[in-house]
Amino acid sequence: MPQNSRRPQGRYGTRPTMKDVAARAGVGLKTVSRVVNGEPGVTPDTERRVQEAITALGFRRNDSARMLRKGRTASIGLILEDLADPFYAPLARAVEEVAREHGALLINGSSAEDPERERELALAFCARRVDGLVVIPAGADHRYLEPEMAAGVATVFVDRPAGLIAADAVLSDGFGGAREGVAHLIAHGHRRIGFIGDQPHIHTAVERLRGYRAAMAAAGLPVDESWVSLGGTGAERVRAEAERMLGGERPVTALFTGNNRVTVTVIRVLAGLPRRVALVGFDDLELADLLSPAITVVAQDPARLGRTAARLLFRRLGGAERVPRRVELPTQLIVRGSGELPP
Amino acid sequence: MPQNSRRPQGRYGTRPTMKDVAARAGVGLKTVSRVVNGEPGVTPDTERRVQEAITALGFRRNDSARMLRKGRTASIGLILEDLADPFYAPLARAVEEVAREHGALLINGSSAEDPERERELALAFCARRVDGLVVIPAGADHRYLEPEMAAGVATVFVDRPAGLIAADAVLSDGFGGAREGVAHLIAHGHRRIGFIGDQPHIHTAVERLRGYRAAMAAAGLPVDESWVSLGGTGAERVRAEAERMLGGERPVTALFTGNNRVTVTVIRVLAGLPRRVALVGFDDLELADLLSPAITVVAQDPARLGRTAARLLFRRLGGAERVPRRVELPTQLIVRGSGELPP
DNA sequence: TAGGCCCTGGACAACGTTGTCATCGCTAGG
DNA sequence: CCTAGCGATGACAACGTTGTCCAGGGCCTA
Repeated sequence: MPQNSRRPQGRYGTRPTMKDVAARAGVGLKTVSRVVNGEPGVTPDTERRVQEAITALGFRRNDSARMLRKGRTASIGLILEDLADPFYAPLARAVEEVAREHGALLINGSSAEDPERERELALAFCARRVDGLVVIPAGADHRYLEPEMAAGVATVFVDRPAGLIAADAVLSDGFGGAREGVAHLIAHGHRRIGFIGDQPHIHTAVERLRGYRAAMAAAGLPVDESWVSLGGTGAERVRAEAERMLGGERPVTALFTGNNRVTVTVIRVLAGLPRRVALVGFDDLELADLLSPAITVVAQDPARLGRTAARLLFRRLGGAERVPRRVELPTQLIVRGSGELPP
Repeated sequence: MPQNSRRPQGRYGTRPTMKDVAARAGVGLKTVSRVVNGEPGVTPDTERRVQEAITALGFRRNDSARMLRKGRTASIGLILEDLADPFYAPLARAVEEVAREHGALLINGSSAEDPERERELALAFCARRVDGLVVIPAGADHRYLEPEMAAGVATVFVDRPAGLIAADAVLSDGFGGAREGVAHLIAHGHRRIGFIGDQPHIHTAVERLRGYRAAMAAAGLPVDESWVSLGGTGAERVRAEAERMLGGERPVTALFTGNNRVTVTVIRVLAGLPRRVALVGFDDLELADLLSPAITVVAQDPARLGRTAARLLFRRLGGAERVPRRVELPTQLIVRGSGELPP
């Protein structure tokens, strides 16, 4: 289809190009490019003519063409489990903010904790030639990313490390945080402490459980395996497990919950009980301080995780950083009351 | 720079192209394109050879080039105030989900309630030739989008209507919701009810205030202007205003809060008071049911807002929908206790 | 006044892909 | 046995931009 009849004004689907602007302004193509990109070497008068043509035609540079030509897209991809999760949302926002500082846009996708979907998203982002990738992994095998990383896609893993490849990772100290949280319960006299966490193939779940065991061991306390439960964070399962641990002949007197979703469900279970049960949760919650008892938590700083990861990514893009780095951020025990209840 | 020395394997920054794959497989360029896109007309044997070359070289199609050629980018842009806000995060997730169903990726940006930043983001997205735009407006004048929309960028506004242009909008019934919430307080005997809302240039703030006034008027109650406060949702201002309304000679006996952030701050203020003050908030909160008193709210469904907007966008892209539509979704009064406190 | 230099502007190729169209080798029908 | 027709394949242009390079004109200097 010959393009003789290019519409000057925005007919649906047909946009003016630099060629059109050049024709209208009576200058060459490259001169328009110069004006659009603020390059030097254009007289004020010519520039004015070009600007007029641009506004008259409603021209806007086609970044697809620009990206093709320049090889960089000024965009980074973010893959996380669920954009709507109150833990990940601030992380995403922080990544966006750093991207913005570097003039990059953010493309994001939710993996819904499905490795295949993570893979699809990551590869789709790579096909778009994102400059970098921030990944909160759902899968355990990231070898599929090796060719992409070798081709120059800066990749940083957050919250959980990459599987089977060497790559940057920014993590929270789940082990230390959980140990501290459980130690807090022990310090207040608890001996029978339950642990309800996320699925066992998830790195953070395992780390936090390890922290729980370490705290118990350090206090010389035995762990009955019926006190430990890893699995989905759906409300039904968590509720059932909590009720199981709190029932029976020798119920636990305190619970440590492995992430925000588990904590919320357990709070609801405890609210329905006549007696008070001690609780420390991993991840902070909005309004946690206003509940009674106020909820003691081991808090991560999701925004800081995101910020750190994004900065690392851009440093790597800038050419600094050679070997993969592993950054571990501290957690903070926020004492509010729920962990201080007597056994 | 001549490109004689193209590296076959992923040397940093240089990726194989279809041309390389074609050369390696001993076929023509277009045949590779056919295989990559699953087009018919390729013998199984040829296809196998091409596939082998693709994996051997680690080829991945460059979507920048594809987008340039095809004119569609299979991506939509989302502009909201703050990705980390618990109200907007589920909305974003819903938009992403619908985009995914249509094979599109989501680019998003936070305007931080700054009209200029909203504009920059929107135009940057348009330069990338997003197929469509979902906007939660920060500004009051969207005429800058007219050329883009005329050129075919499907645009849907959410939560607040567009300013000075005709465009699709998906809104919650802020007027009706606020009226119902305030009526609930009135039904429980309150006569002196305060209203603390967002800034007066924000459409939702005005609508909700209108609902407040309508409910008061319907009950024949006068409104003392000292009971009404619109402004930033920062904790300091909200706290000061709440304390002002609750102090003095004739304090209000109930408060209606205009959005989730205001509600959270007011809950904190009320928690510090000896007496109980009735409260109904606009927007639901996680854990609102576990506070004492549990918080009665006028709930929107942010995921539904996002889903509705995104679907409308794709319908428009599909060519259906001609004239701008305005969809208004109902709110739901969730009675939990805080609104039932006696005056 | 002539020669050379700098500044502005434009022609052209290239980025990697897809759509169009031509070509080639075969097979089936006449 | 010849040819129309069909399926497989590839050559080529075009998408809209930017980098390279060259041309022309004005100005400064000798």
